[in-house]
Amino acid sequence: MSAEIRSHLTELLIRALARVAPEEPATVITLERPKQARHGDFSCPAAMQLARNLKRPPRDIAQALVQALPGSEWLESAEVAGGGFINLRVRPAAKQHAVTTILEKDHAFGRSARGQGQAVMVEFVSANPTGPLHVGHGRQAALGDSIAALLESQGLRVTREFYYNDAGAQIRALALSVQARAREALGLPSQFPEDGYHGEYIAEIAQKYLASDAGSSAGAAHDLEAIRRFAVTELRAEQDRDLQAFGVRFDNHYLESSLYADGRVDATVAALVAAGKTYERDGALWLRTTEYGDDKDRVMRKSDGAYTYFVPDVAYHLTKWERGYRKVINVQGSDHHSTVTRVRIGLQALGRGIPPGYPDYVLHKMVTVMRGGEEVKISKRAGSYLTLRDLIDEAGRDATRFFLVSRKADTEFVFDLDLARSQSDENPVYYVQYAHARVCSVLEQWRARHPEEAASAGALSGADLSALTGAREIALLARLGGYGEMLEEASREQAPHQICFYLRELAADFHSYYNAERILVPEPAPRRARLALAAAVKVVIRNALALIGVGAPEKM
RNA sequence: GCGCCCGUAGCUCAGCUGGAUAGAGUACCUGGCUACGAACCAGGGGGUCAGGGGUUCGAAUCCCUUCGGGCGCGCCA
Repeated sequence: MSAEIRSHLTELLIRALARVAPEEPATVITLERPKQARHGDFSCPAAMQLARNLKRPPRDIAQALVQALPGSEWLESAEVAGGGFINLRVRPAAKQHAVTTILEKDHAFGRSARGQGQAVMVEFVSANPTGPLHVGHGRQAALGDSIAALLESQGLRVTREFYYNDAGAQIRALALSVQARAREALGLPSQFPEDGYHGEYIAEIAQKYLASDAGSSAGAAHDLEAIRRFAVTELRAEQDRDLQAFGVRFDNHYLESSLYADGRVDATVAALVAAGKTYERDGALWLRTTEYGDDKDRVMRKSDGAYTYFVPDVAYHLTKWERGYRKVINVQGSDHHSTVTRVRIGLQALGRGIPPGYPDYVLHKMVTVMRGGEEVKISKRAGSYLTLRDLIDEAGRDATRFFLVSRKADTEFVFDLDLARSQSDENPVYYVQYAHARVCSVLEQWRARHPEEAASAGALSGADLSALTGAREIALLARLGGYGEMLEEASREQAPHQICFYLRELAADFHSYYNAERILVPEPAPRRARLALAAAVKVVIRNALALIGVGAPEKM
């Protein structure tokens, strides 16, 4: 049950409409997926919308439309229901075809060429190299990577990029913190910076620095630049290790420091000045952001000569535009939402023809972690915080990724660590993986009991599927056929949590079927049909899990 | 004070550009393993969709408003 069926049925109704009410536009014909199975496969509410114009009761119009429907080999039935809905039911044969398609396309099933290879950049995580990745970065990594995978599945060419704020005051605070710890370790007088980083990892980095080639030379504890370089390298490497363990890879890392080195920051400032969007006041350089609806103008260059953070941000986003990305999605914590308008305004003020809504943002709320019924307090200043690594170590990569991507981005997230780490029926990720493992197990049994059949080419992909007519089989077929629509919508909405909900429903349909019916029946024809159905379930579960970076184990 | 986001079952959450009797999971209750994996299934109770008003044939969904919560409002990032 695919997009073709949907558009076919829409076409049938449009033709019916042309006979019943030729003056009405075809756009009133829309199809929706009823929540309840007894309302059919598709439902059309057009008659209720037409009632006013046509001055006829909606049920009459619906009845007329049904009678005017052209014949179709895919359409099983069309009936008027409720206040004027037209409920359409699709013939089993049309639904059964999904299995054939799935087995043919295999890993490629669900992929669409709709995006036509358009280049899109997804920027996410972008943590400052001042400490390990925490739980919030984990949510962002899970979200960003899945959004990127979704866009890829729709035929876009995706670049995953990580932006390092490796210049500026925070990095200086990092270097000073490490230096202070290094001096302490050497028994030298030290003063810990006021805005320093207190985590234990700072002392560990100081120890490593002192043990390194650069750090063992005389006066190493004075060399702040060497300390900075060492600390940033260490922390980047650690972040990379954690992301790798999380199954997240980036195509590109972009360094803020390179924007200064390339002169792009200065060039951006010069361009804004040349565009007449700036003025000097109180020894600072201001951008007229109020011209673009901001509530006050913003400082670009402070009176001490340093740029505020949003200048390199604008320079950075200009490179995205110049690198040819007309579609850019930034995944960020909602605590940074004030930067959204400023970056956009900065790009506008350049007068380069960049659209006002550029770039796109997916903002996510914070994560609170519950352990033993209590909130795990996270405080970066105090240096006590739960890292992404802790989460992966405790709950495993699969559960962590599944959990973190399973909620809408803009809802507060309560991560129940006890639930995520429980290897029991309470854990939703195992529910889905279990369905996959069950199919694998059945297929293995089949190969053991019917080796000749299993060895013959096309035993499943060429199976006669006409036996798949039971209510649970029809429900499964419909679910499988809806995969493509789900992906399209999840991609359009940049909402990968929909994958999790789909997976749960698919697994539920399969478990229900599995418990009610036997797959390995003695008669070859229904056996092959049911095995083909099960194999299709396996393919779709595995493909969908791959999009959210979760494995599909054959045994558990 | 201003801006953005949120408020749905005891708890955690879905609910698509407005559609039918608001759905899952979990918890609680009842049943199902000598049948391909019980990490499973079948069934049951559980709701003022925060409150109020409006638009509409139809509102959890859109608009206004009140209340409650989060985040932001810097010559920090």
